[in-house]
Amino acid sequence: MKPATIRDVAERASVSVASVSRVLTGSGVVTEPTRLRVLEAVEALSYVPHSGARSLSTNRTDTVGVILPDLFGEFFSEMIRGMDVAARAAGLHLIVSSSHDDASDAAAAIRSMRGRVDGLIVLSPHLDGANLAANLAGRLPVLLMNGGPNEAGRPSIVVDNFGGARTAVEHLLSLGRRRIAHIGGPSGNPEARDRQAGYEAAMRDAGLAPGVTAGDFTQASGHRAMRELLAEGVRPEAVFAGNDMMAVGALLAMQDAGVRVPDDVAVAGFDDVPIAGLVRPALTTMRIDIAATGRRAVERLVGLIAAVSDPDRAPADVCEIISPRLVVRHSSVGDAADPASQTFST
Amino acid sequence: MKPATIRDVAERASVSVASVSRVLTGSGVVTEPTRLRVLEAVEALSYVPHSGARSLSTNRTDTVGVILPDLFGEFFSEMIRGMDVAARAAGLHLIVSSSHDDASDAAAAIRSMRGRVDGLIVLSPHLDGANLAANLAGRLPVLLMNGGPNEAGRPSIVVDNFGGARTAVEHLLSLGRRRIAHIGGPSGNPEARDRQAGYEAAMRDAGLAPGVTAGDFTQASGHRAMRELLAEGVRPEAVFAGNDMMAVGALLAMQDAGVRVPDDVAVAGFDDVPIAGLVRPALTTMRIDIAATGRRAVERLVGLIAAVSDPDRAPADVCEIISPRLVVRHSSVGDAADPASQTFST
DNA sequence: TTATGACATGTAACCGATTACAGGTACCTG
DNA sequence: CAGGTACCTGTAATCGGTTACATGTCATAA
Repeated sequence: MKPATIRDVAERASVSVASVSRVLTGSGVVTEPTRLRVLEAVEALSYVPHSGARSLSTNRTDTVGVILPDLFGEFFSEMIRGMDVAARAAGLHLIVSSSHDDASDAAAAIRSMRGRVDGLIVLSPHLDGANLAANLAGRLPVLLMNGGPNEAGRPSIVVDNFGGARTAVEHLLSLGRRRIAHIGGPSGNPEARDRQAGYEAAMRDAGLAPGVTAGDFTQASGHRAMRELLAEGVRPEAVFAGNDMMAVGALLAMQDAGVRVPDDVAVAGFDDVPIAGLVRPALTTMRIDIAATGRRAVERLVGLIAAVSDPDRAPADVCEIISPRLVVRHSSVGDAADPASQTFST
Repeated sequence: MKPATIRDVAERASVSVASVSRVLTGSGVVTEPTRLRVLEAVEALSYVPHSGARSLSTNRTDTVGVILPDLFGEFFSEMIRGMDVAARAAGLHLIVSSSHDDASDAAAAIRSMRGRVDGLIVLSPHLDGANLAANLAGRLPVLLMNGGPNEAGRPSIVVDNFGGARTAVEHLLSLGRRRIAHIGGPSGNPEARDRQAGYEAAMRDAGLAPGVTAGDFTQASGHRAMRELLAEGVRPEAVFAGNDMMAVGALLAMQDAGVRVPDDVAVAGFDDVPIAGLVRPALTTMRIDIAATGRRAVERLVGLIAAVSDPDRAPADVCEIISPRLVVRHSSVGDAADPASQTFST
């Protein structure tokens, strides 16, 4: 049995297709009796409008796309949760595309989405402005969240990675630690670059020499980097890792090596992923409210989409900056940490 | 400037729309010169077929939907990663809908997807067969992964929760532990129910009395449940938690209480989420290869979709069972664990 | 009583693809 | 050289909605 069409509904309700459409879209006026007859027929035939046909005449898809990089962990599932909530509130669907290792991969994902979404949120760090421009058709609204430089002045949401890193390092400095090492993120990643720059700035301002060991944002790379640091002649007094996963790796490496945290080495990370509060000692880190950021992203994209048809009220704020907040836990201050920020509340 | 249509392309390439369509869809034959002219025009106009129009005439959307429950953690992001890989390989897009707290919520999500997807993967445990039947239009292929009973005999992928739980408990028994407590998942969750049943069966087979403390799959609930267990008169010799997150909570509760794991109490979880290998002691658990399961799900759904237009080759296997594998780590056997299964490889 | 709105409803054009079928061309064969 | 064949290409119907505009109805006012 083929699915019912609007004409079937019209026939059953003894009205025209126009009235059915008016009832279903909420546009135009219909009398209450007609409305009820239409709804009854819709119910009886379990009619669902053909979204393709609708998008053909309205030129809208009620769908937004999200381009994610190839990353593990809870960060992106949290982000999607937030986006989903906002999308549903706005009556939008979410198409996701993840696992993009490089720019061409991500560009292909964008191309394949053209025409099936009303707007795009790009989190993949592999895409720069030039790449985007080349792969976007016409006036598709795009919200950038890839942390990269934003020459084109596109609407974006960025985390203050530089300032956050600086805050984290200053916290470690305030504890009296001088030899502070940094475990950096993947080369080429803009967020990793900014966090490293923040670290270096804070160190230089304190008259100290920065020292960076390479990592790639994975927990394993943090473990490896920490082993290298411990193998060197002088043990650092503190470690600031480019993200929480690497910080966790460093914690475990020290645990395996019998180094005490924070007594011997204080540790701080970045992101405040859920696991940060679950390791022991709990990890001092820079918190980003991930789900809230995802919600905000969709809300802004909705604004951008609305602005396409109504350029008058184009949103004024172009680049929005999220400032991470320092969360002090045991990994930097030991038992002196505020118990409320430890782990979770039971 | 409006986006180019197939007619614009046809005009520029001096061919008919039919030829353009033939080139783009790969159906039918065209001479090489025409093909090149069309491709040149497509490129020049940066033409993208209107997906809605296409779906209107082909009655396909090249999109599959995924209904997720409201769960935190890495489990679902891993699952989506796997699905995304398989979907892209099959030329499909992925619409996700998460954060469904109850059946009506999830049912609404399903209804809103009707007409915009070619098939559906349902992971939300709040939907049973009756619910599904009521909310599905016509012959939309559905793959169930909600772990529930499957009266309707719908195609599904289920984890052997009963057998897995039994294996985990038998492992603890083999270590000589007798008083083994269980921290159960949320009531009403089919997977939690089966895991508890597996635990109870293993205990009874060993002539032991089962004892269940309630949890809800969150790490906090595991912490709470463990505190309750420790507060009781007789401390258990081992704890089998309904999932890894609760096991991690239990680990931390014991660490906070000065109880040694596994010396005093051995611990086992279920799922093998990435964090399981990162806590100390590393967690013994039942491994499900999450990403691979997601890939497999999409592959099977693709088969179901193909079977709609070609009922002859309807897939024979209806219900597929994933058997979790025991991964022994320090939380149950201490230093006797195989080093290769600890944490991660560096 | 009839003109005049106001308002509910219907008719049909349109959105942009796909594709069955018709038509045209060139080549081959008897 | 006529007729057939094979193959490429174009025309136009079709998918299922939305919506501008036309039409019909009824109450009100002159």
